[in-house]
Amino acid sequence: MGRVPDPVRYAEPGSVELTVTIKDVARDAAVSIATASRALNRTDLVAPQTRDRVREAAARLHYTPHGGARSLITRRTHTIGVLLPDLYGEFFSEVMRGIDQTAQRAGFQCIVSSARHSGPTLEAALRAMRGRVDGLVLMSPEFTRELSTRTLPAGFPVVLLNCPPSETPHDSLNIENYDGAYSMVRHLAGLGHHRIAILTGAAGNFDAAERLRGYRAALLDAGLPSPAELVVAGDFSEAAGEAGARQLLQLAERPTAIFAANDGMAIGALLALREAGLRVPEDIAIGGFDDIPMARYVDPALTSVHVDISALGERAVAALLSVLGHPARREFTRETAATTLVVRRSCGARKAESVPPVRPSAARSSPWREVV
Amino acid sequence: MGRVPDPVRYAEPGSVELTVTIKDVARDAAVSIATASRALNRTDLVAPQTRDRVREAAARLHYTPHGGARSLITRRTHTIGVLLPDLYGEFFSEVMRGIDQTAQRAGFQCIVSSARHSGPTLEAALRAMRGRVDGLVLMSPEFTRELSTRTLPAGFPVVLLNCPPSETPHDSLNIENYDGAYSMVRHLAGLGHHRIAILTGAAGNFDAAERLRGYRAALLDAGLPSPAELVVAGDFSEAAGEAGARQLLQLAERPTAIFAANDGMAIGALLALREAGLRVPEDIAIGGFDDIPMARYVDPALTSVHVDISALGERAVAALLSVLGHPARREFTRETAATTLVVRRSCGARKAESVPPVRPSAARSSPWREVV
DNA sequence: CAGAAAACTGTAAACGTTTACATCATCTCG
DNA sequence: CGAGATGATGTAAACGTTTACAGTTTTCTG
Repeated sequence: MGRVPDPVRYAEPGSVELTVTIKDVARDAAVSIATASRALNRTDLVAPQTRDRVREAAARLHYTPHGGARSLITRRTHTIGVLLPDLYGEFFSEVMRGIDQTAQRAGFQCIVSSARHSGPTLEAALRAMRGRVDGLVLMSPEFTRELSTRTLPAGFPVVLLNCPPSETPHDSLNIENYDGAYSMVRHLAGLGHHRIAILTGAAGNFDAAERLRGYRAALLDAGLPSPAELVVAGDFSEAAGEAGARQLLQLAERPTAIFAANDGMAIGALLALREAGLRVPEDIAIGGFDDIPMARYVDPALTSVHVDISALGERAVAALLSVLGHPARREFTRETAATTLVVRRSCGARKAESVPPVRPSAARSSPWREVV
Repeated sequence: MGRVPDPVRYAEPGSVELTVTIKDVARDAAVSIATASRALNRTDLVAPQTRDRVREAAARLHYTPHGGARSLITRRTHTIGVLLPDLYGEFFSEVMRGIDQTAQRAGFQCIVSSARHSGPTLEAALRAMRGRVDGLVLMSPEFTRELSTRTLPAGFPVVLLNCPPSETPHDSLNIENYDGAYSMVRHLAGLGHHRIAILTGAAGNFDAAERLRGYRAALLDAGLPSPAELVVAGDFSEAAGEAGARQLLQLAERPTAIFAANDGMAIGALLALREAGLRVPEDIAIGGFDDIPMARYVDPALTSVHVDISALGERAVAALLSVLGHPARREFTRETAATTLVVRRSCGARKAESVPPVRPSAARSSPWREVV
């Protein structure tokens, strides 16, 4: 086990030579490289017997076409770029899973890059991807239109995920943040809570802002006051949830319910409350947002606003692929992922049951609302 | 908001033209493309005044070099391929975070692809990456040597992450699975438990096998029996943990402690026990493995075998980059990531405290053990 | 059997870069 | 003043593919 391998460089028996090009295959099969190429791709243009000869040679030499070279001429990379604001936590991991899965199914690869995309970093990321990707899935709740037109090449296929809406000429995909938050807070109010606090997402974050807006609207509609002290700033991290909950507990009159703008913060809050010796939901109710897989498993199980997270990634890629298929098409779709309130123990509702969405009006069969 | 954008294709004012090549820049600056290239890269070979002219032109035209074309000639893609068995859960997401972060810091991109890598899929993934990546981080607990030599081009830079050890000529990086599991089970035994069950990882998975081995060894050393009924097969998923725990509860004589081979299963088990009305740790103790971030947050907080997960990704990339730097070097390093038992409430130890590792003998300053 | 069509294959250009080499001024120095 | 050095730039080849076009052979048709 601890043996030091032979430091001499050697090609293992039966192992694969590093740089065998189509030229080698052609030579080996005694044909021109054009024929070799054809034999390997458009199989119908070449005599069956040469085709087999070429293929056999390719297999024997372990030939693998050089993707970079190929895409240089075909102008297709079969790769999509994925720009995420972060990679931490279950939310992004789920989105990424949906993205990768869908891309792979369509024979595409993913180049992923995570960064809080302010102007220069975004531009750098884009530069690095030029010529390597056919299109982009860009998730950036801090994205602005100004940024968009300045850095995205016109006509470059991009799907905006969770970006603030703008008139930017791209497809976009958003979560029903406002409605989701609204229904959660309405639910809490319906349970008799009068002091409902919120742990918000980061300032400048679009999702965060929308959820806050939903919270405010629900309070207003329920006739509840909305004192500033009940709005505490967070950043979507567990730590922020922990800290935020602690802060709320120090209030002279503490809230009876907390709406955390995402599950991560809700879980952090749960910990803080537990450490403070408070029982959830008896002493204080908690609701989250996103319904990450872990929400089911924490104790008490977390009431949350369900979002089909991996489907978000799937849809984004699907939209992108559709653009790639019809590059001329210049109508932009705007999809919104519907949310559902899923009631578990943490909010203290008598029985856990799924509540109908805020506006059951539109009897939609799909959870996706298209606004063209 | 719901407005339908103008379907006519138009270049937005100030927006970026799609395909501006170095040729355009050269023409605009009235120089040859060679000079343009030099002006943009090796700035010293060109007169300052032309350099500025070229750069100004490039900026004005929003020129971005075509990565594919560039790497065709330079034979450098500044991209690494990442093959993961899966993307689900915090473990992979953390690894990925470490990978992406380190790669980005070194100016590298990541192409990620997740798949349970049996022979043909692995080969397909590799084919798709040929000519697009400079090297590979391959995480595949089901990897075999046979697969390696047959599909990996000889001399192609690869770092094996969590792969079964073999004489394959590549750097490799593993978790101290055996020791970690051993120390956990020893700890449980030390707390007085005599019937300690294990929820194992998937069959054929190297990490799973090693952890099972550690479990068995610890039981043996503690003089405890190891009845087959206490070994229940899982697959690292929460659902498996849930199901496994239920199965254990049906035993005539139920275990007093459960060691789950990863935190995901431990968390699933927690849920099952809770639903069965059992208290953790009073009625039954639980320990996990990996110490994913969430371990702190569940209730009771999870005793686990700590692994610096994102560091795993970091180290893998670091190793790969070092290979890329010295392609001729043909000694292969084998690193092992040390683990630490972190005691929290779920195991029922009186006070939560960090226990020394199994073999404190080697007073290592770094948690990384190098076996050359 | 001539001619046309079809089937197959080869030649060469193209994709967007980088870079070895050649060229041509301009300078330096004896 | 001329030779050599220096510095700036251009020409062209190369990277590994695909594919338009042209060429050659075979097959078909009347």
